[in-house]
Amino acid sequence: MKGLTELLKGALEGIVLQHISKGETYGYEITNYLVDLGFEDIVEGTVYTVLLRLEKNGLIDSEKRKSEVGPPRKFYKLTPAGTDYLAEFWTKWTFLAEKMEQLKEK
Amino acid sequence: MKGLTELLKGALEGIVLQHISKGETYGYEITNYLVDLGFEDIVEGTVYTVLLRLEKNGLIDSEKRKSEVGPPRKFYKLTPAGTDYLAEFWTKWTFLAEKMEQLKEK
DNA sequence: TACATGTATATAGTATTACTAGGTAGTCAC
DNA sequence: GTGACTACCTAGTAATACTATATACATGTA
Repeated sequence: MKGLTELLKGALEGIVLQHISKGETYGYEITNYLVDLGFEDIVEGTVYTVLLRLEKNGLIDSEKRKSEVGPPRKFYKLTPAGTDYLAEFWTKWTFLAEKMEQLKEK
Repeated sequence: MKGLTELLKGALEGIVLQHISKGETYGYEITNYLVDLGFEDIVEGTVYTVLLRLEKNGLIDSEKRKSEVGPPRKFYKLTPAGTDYLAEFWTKWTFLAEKMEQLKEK
């Protein structure tokens, strides 16, 4: 789906953190994952800015590893702070989603 | 709930449009409504910027009416374009909310 | 060799949006 | 006439996702 840019603000970092929490992964894979999920507008540049910001904020750690099919990959995993942050994210998201559901039904 | 600023981007205009779609209303009332809903960080200035933007974009119309308890109120209602836009908004929101639910459960 | 394709990361600049922090003004109770 | 509540407005800021582009490794192929 297209035209989700504004709705993704704030949500995208939660999506990325959640995906990383399920297993170490890297930007290029995350981008493909998101596009496959249906977020058509998401391109590599968007994902890299999110990853660099999350790392700068101490929510994820990275480790560079060689690849046999291209340049080295930077694998990310959550830090303890990132795990806490992700839990808070879901609290906020759930709050918003429930309010939205109430509004939608009225 | 606090700290929802980023998640509200894109969602707030939908919330406001949905509320207006249920009956003509004005900024001050909308602000109180949102705070009562639990959006603690939302203040009048935020709502007015949303309303002025929506009107500028042709999604709502306004009509000034006298009040007996204060300054005149600007009552807003949806335009046909606003009604269409609101329907699109819910399509996008529902798409995102469903994806988020899938991610959350995994 | 040269070139295209796929893999992989990075970043400067832009647009959009919500929030901050004020200002103006009408009505009413004290 | 002062304060509280009602009601609207706006310039500036911060945060975020997107655009556009650059760099570079690996592989197949012309």
